[in-house]
Amino acid sequence: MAYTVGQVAKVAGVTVRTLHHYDEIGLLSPSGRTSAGYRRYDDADLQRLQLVLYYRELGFPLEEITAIIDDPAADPAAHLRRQHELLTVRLKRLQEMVTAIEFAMEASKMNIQLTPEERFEVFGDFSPEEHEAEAEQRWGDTDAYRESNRRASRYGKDDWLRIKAENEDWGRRIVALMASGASADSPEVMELAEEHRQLISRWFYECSYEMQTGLADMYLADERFTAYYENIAVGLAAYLHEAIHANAISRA
Amino acid sequence: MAYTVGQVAKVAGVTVRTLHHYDEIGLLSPSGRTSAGYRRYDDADLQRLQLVLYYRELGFPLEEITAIIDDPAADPAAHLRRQHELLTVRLKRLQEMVTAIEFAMEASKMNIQLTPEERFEVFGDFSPEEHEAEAEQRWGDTDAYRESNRRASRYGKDDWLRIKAENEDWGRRIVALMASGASADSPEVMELAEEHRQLISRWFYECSYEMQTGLADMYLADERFTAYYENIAVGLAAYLHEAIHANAISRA
DNA sequence: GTTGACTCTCACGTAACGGCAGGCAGGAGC
DNA sequence: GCTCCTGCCTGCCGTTACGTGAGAGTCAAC
Repeated sequence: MAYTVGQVAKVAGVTVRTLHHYDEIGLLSPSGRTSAGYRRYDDADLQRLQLVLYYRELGFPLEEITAIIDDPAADPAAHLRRQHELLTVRLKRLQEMVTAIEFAMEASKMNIQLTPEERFEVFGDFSPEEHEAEAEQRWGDTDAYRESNRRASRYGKDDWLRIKAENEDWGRRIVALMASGASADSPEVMELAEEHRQLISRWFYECSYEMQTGLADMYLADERFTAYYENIAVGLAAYLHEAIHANAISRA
Repeated sequence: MAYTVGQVAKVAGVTVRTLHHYDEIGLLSPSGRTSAGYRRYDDADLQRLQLVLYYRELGFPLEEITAIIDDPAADPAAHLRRQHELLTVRLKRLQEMVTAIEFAMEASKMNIQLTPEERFEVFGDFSPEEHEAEAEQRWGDTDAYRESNRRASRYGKDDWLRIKAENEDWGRRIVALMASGASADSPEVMELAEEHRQLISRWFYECSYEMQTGLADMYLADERFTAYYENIAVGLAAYLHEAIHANAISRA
C-alpha cells in the first residue's frame, strides 16, 4: 500500500527525477516520509499521479494541472472541451504540414522549382495583404535563389541515378500502353499505377491509395505537374490520373 | 536590399530576439554590420532565414538545422523523408488523443465511469503484461476512486441542468418516434439524429458527420454506451445507430 | 537639438525536467 | 560487526529556444 519513489517511477513510467520535481513544485507531494526522509507514496498519491499524467499528456502545463486538480469547483468538462479544440487545431496543422511535405517531395522528385510563397505558405505567419508586393521582389527569381534551390533539390548521386532509371522505365511503359490504346482502367495500366505508388513508397514515403489519389488530383490541378507529364506525352497527366483513381477503387 | 533586424523580424514573423539568438548561435549571422554595429541583412540572409524557419516549423532542433543548411553534401530528400515519418507518427498520436478525448467527453456526458486502464491507455507507457494484475488492485473500484471520478464528471451546475433538459427532451421525442413505428431512416428520425449531432456541437465540440457515425458505432460496440441507450428504451441503441448513419449519408 | 523609435550588448528567467556530486539508509553476505 | 551494493536524499548546474528587461548608443524627424 506504500511505495518508494523508485517503485512509483517504474509503474507510472516516469523517472525518479520527475517525481522529485513534482514534489518540489507541489504538484504531487507524497503523503508521508519515513524516519530517514524517504518519500512514501500511497494509493491516493498514485491516483493523483494518474490524473497529473493524464492532463500532462493532453498538453496542459504543470502549473495549470495543479490548478485543475486542486480546484474542486473547476469544470473538468470545460477543460476537456478546450483541450479538444487545441488538439483539433494542432491536428489540422499537422495534416497541412504532411500535405505540404508530400507536395515538396513530389516537386523535388520532378525538379520543379517551388516558389517562395509555397515554401512559406505552410506556416502562415505572414500577412499577405501587407507584404505581398514586397515579397515578390524580395524572394523573386534571383539567380542566387535559383542556385540555392537547385542545390536543395539535389539527391544523393547513386540513389538519384537509380530513381531516375526506374522512373524513366516506368514512364516508357505507361506511354507505350497509352499509345497502344489501352484504356486507363485496364488491368495493365492499373498495374502501372500501382507501380507508381510503390515507387514512391520505396524511395520517398509510405504512400497510401488515398495519398496517391491526392497526388493524382494535384497532377491535374497544378499546371507545373501537368506540364511535367504532358512533356513526356500529351494526355499522360489525365491518363495517369484516371488510372490511379481506377486502381485505388479496385484495391479498396 | 538591406534590412535591419526590426524589418526582418516583421516580414518573417519572428521577434528581434529570435534573430539575435540565431546570430549568437551562428545559425543566421547577418552578412554585414553598419559602422554603428547595426545588423544588416541582405536577400541571401532572408533566403537562409526562410530555410531556417521552414525546417524549424518541421520540428528540427536549431543545431540540426545548422548542420542541414551548412552541409552541401547532405541529402535534403532524406531529411524530408525522415520528417515525413515523424510527422505521420505525431499525426497518428494526435488523432488517437482526439478520439480518446471524444470518448471521454461522451462518457462524461452520460456519467459513465471510465476504468483506469481506459484513462491510461491513451499514453501507452505501461507494460501491461507486467503490471496488469497489480494495476487491478491498485486502481480498482475503491470508494475514493469513485468519489474522485464523480467529482471529475461534474458539470457547471447551470449548464448541466440545461444540457440534461435538452437531452431528455430529445430522448423523449426519439423514443416516441421509435414507438410509433417510424423507420430509422425516415425524415423525422433523421432530423433527430441531426439534432443529436448539433446538441454535441453546441455543448461539447464541433461534431462532424464522420465523428458522429464514429460515436454511433461506439454506442453499439461498447456495452456501457449500449446500456445507456437500452436503459432509455429497448432497441434504441441500434435505432439511433441506424438513424445517424442514414442521416450522415443523406447529408453527404 | 531634442524627442521618440530603434538598435546594441550583457545577462538573468522560463518549463520540465536530465544528470551529475556527495552523502545517508538498509538489507545481504561474511 | 564489517563490508558491499543498491536505493534514496538534497543541492545545483545544464538544456532549448528564446522572453524580458537594463543601460547605453544611434538614427531620422520635427
